[in-house]
Amino acid sequence: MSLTIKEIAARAGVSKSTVSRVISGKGYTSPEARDKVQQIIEELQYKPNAVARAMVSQRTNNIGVLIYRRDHPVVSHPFYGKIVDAILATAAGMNYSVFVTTDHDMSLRSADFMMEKRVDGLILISRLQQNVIDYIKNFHVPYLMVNGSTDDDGIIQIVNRDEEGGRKAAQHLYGLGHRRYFVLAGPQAHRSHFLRLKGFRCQLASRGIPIADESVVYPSASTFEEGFNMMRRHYEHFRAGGYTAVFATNDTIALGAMKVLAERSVLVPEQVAVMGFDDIEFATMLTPSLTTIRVNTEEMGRQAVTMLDRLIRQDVPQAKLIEVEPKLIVRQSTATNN
Amino acid sequence: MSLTIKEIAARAGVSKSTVSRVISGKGYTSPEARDKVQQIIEELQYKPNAVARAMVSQRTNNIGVLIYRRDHPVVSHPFYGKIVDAILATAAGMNYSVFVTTDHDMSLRSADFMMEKRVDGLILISRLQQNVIDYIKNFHVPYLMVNGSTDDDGIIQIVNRDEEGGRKAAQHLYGLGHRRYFVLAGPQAHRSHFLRLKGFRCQLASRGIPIADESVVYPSASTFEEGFNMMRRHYEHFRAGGYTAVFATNDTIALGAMKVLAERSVLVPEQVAVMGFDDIEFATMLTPSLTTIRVNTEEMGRQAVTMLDRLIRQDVPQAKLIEVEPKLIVRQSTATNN
DNA sequence: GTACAAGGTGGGAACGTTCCCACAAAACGG
DNA sequence: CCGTTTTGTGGGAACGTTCCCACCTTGTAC
Repeated sequence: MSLTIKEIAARAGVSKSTVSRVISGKGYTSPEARDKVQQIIEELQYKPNAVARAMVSQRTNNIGVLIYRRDHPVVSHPFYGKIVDAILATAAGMNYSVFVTTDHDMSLRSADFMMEKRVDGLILISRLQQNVIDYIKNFHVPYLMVNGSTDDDGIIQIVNRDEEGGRKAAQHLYGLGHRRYFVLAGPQAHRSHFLRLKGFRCQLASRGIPIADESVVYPSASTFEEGFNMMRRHYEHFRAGGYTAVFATNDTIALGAMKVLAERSVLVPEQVAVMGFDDIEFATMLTPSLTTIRVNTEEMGRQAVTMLDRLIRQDVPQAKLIEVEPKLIVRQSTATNN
Repeated sequence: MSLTIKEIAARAGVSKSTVSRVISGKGYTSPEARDKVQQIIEELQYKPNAVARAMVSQRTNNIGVLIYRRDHPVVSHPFYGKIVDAILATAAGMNYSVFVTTDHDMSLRSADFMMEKRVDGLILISRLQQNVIDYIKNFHVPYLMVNGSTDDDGIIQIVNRDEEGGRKAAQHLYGLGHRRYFVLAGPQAHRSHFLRLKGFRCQLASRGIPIADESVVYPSASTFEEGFNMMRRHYEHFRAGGYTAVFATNDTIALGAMKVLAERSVLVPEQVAVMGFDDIEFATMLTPSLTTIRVNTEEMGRQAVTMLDRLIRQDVPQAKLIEVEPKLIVRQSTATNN
């Protein structure tokens, strides 16, 4: 069917072993044989069959990215999509191809698939159910988790310093003179939302401003709709509370809240300052643009692939936890004068 | 290393042929042998090796998605990401795994990779350079193009009815009573931007309202920044023109324009109505939310995989062009009363 | 009782590589 | 000039499947 090493060998008048040596550059080959073979390969556009290679080397040079999300399509997700992009870019540079799979029904189907395809390693994104993790553990594939959430230590994780980010957000608002804070905190079962809230609270507490429980509401999902709904539901309470700043544990929730404020003609930032977290692309597009804590998704993706590659190559003892530093991005939604 | 059919055979006291028959369900097997083998497979969590299977069947059950974009990370792209999501979902349902690759430098690297991995088929997204297409043609892999732009007929394409969409946009604005239209038209080398503008113009022309050349500006890329810059640059001209409606050939450009309007305190929709095209997720989130023409990305992704599968299975004579219907989505940016 | 189909099984080639090994010729050191 | 290294080559096993084929046992029809 498709061109093989044997065919190349025949045309060059050498054995397949010689062709193999030329391609891999290992072992002895005479310059003449080398040139001849290379010329024919070029001429016929021969591409080595990675399947056959994988067969003998027991390495596919493929990695799998597994994302489970119930509430959102995944690749186009404004935050997770960025991580996937970074993974793709890094992986390509390291000669890995990437299988991307999403599962909405929390089944083991995708994981199964990846095992059958004999990926060299697996990157798990977001909160995987423990049963999926346990399942994956059963096989011998290296894997790690990005922006995950699990009690299972022993799993290598790449995370953002969320608590630190929460503190930065608090410090920024505090520095602008705000003293009454209203918080929309996404699902607390998820590590990042939990820590962002925690950091935010701690920082303010250390300034002598504890945040009362009544000042925090909990959207049940980290989505625009939930941010919108929760802000609407608590709007009267919010209005009455004399709050001058709103912090949401991610940008989409913040956007939902801002939509409600716009609806009620509350001026941002003049009457209320708003901050999000993540720095999704939309944050710059709306008016006022959103002040936020940028998660270094680029770095997270790069680290994920780099670490996974090490695991695959059985390199070095690994750090169990890799943390990347978030960064305050000041935009219009917390501007003071203009 | 990893569990093989041979091992299963040994444990079940049968030959590997029998195990193979049990797994595939083809050929004769006694109930006893079947039960025994199945039980052992279950017990040991044996997963057939897809690499070995591919070796003999000459089918990998993998497909590749190739996206070339110079100006934007790709998977997280608010529009293309949605297409990828739909592809992923459909492919999973048809037992295909999906390699996703992005190339920023227009090289042939990704294409090469996919060929080596022996994907069963290829989905090309957006405008591929002709040299990439020619290169791919050299191999025998089935492929098709989604939302592409090429003069090369003979390529199977899945596209949105962009001209129709342009007409729908025009009709909507016309119906609201607008008569002076300002247009931001993305790169005219790209089929979709070209047709959207064309449809918009034609529809209005048929109503006796030709759009003057001076009413159309051309962002050099279909991005927020370019929309923003072009609107800014032509703002005085725009103001002086008495325009009451703005149409942009995609949402991100429209968003850029709206940002400028917000900056100048021009009220949308009260003073100026704005329409975009695509219906990216963010269109609902900003205030005012954006009226747009929704592209059925879901359907495009599904069609792409379904068609590709047919090509792979050498099914039926194919339609060369599959068009999906866009839909007007009315939101706040063109609302009349409130 | 013979023939022949149906049910059930296992052996082995093939898929396209890599890599080990055997071998041969040339180069080189004493 | 002989042994040993260096350079170069090709054959063949192995990787884990599928699938063809040969074979063996029953059952059944005549």
